[in-house]
Amino acid sequence: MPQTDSQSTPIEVGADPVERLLAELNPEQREAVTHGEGPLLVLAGAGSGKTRVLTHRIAWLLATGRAGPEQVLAITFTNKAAGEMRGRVEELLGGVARRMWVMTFHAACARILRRDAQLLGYSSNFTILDEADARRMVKRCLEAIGADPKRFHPRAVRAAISRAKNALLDAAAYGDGGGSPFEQVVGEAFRLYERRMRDANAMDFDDLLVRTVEVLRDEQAGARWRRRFGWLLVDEYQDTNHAQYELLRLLASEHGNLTVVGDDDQSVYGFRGADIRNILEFERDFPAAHTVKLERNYRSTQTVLSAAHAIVSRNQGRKEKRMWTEAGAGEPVRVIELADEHAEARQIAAEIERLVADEGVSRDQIAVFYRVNAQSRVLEDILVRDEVPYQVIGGTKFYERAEIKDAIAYLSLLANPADEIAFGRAVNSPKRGIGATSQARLASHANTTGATIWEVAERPEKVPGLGKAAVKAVGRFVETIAGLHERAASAPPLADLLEATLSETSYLDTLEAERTIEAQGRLENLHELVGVAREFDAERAIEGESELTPLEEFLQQVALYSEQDGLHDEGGMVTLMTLHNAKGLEYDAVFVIGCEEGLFPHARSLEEGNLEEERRLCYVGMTRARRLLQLTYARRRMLYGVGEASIPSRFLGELPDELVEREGGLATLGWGPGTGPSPGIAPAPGPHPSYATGEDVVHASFGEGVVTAVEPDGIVVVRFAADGSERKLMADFAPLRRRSA
DNA sequence: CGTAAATGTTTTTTT
DNA sequence: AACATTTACG
Repeated sequence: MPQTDSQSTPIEVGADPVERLLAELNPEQREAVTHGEGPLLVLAGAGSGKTRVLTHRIAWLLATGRAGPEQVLAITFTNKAAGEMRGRVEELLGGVARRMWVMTFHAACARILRRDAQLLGYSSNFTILDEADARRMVKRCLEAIGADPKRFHPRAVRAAISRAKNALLDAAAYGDGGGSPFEQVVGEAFRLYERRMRDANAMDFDDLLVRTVEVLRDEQAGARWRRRFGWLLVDEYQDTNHAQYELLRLLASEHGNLTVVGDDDQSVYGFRGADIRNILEFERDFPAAHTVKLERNYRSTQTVLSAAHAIVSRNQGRKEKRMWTEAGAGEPVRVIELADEHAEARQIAAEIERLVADEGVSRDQIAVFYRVNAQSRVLEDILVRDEVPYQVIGGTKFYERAEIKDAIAYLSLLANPADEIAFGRAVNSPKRGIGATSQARLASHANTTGATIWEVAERPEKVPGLGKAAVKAVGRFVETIAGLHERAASAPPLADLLEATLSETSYLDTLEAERTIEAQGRLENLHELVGVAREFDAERAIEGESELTPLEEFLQQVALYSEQDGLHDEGGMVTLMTLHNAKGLEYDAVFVIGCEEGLFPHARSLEEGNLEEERRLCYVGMTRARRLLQLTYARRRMLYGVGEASIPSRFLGELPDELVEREGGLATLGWGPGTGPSPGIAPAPGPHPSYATGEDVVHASFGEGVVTAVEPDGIVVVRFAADGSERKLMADFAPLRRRSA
């Protein structure tokens, strides 16, 4: 039986390790941890100790001999979460934890595909494209099929393709059945996109999932992986999409040992294909499923929990959970009105300093959340001015900076010369006199001869129309890369390879010659990347086993890097991030800024009918707070270049008065001067008063009907006599009136 | 071919 | 307001 061999916890003489594992759990947690074979759904509310349940369950499976470490596949949302989970299991059981697969869906898929991609006609050194590259590829496909990129935005087309893939529709299936002009263009672009991706041996994020599903559907390979992973555990299950669901279903189809942990109230990734039905209908999809609800919260005060519940409980079709705590009521939630975003930022900065100075709160226990990244700037200005140390999570990402992408492109080219995206990026940065025209000539020659762009570049003199200077420049470029490629073959430390690459391609020299502050920053970023590589080299020296070369593994790690992975909790810094990035984290004090209609909830979400997802986002943000929670809104906000008067978020009106302390503009909450009642601020809680179920009503266009239900937010459901249809209407706005008897 | 200016576009959230 | 892409010019 495995032993706790490395931990500070003293091993009591005679204590049974399994008993010790269970001793620190509450009854519900224990029920989940000790569930035997078969599907298990853990509905884990915010702060209910779900990570603890997952880690202890894994440890329990291993310690009781039910599973061997190599049979465990545990899926987390970020790489950081994966590292932490592995670490905790290791704390409980020691080194055997090393051999488990604990990683994100995408990382696990990449690893499976590195082994089995040949089955699908890919070679195992395929490249992973990030969103920007994928969009560029879509754009090129649109140009190739002669679609006007003004009318058909690459972004929108890429999104449509992504949506299709997440639903496991391939290009052929998408194209069937005609559809709107947009859909036809998407279909055509989709087919070309898939062909080109395959030719380039490249995959986008969605492909990693889709192709893995294909592998698992292969009789032999599928059976191999099913046998390999006898135990599946998935965190944040509410954020899985259809492809991920199918992947799990296939893997679990024989043994059924699938544990999923999640909270339907925290499903906030619908926009990228996550399907909340996965969690809501788990018991239907896996009829043998056992369900455990974790409703005891170990994080927040009752006030925070009740306030958050008041908001999320307005959603329809959720699984009712009511979180409780023994922590006591604590401070009221503060709701504050400020004049504009600058005043808001000043208030936050001052309040942070007050918390630090007067209440002894540590800065790294304070976080500010906002809906969109653009909101961070004003706040950063003030924090810099007031010398409040802070870190921003997200925004312009390290790995999306031009110089970093260039460096990565060079490394990709060394790993996979056929990578035309990397080629296109590297070939003319720094400037080598191989501009758009020359590149187009290379590409079109590759296209007509069926060779890869690299093969074409190796014989530049054969490319029709390529100028003399360009031929020479391409020749020099190829020579440089070939030399580096040779060097890479001997598997030198990555940091050295990267440094050699940057200097031999003259990348560093060119930047240094610029002598601008900007170039200096870029050099620093590249220096940091070398540091990352060095760290990678050091870690890898310990780890060992892998089917990839170090270079390939590094590229993969970089490609699947997520923002939260870069989060550090040392350093005494306040943390700034979007509400989406906040999931899974917790802080003593939380500030949510920009609580205004149109911003939060975001106008686009409202347009697309995603109010409930916004409400869940609000729930997520609020429940990150242990004891202090402040929500602010500005009367005026300058966003995207124009200043406009704003209306307080409807979510603020949904907070029960007894839990809230309102400051500034108390009387005006919801009623700006002369603007009349604000639609967002319905009296809370309780249904809208104007209509009652069973009342007869008349609608200006649908005619006579009867109210069949009254929902929160002033929505009434009316069945109309004329056509028997049932419609949801906004009582305040719909041309609807009571029919007097 | 490269640079600079002009023009247009985009601003939800991300593995 | 900031950025990317396109266009015009040297």
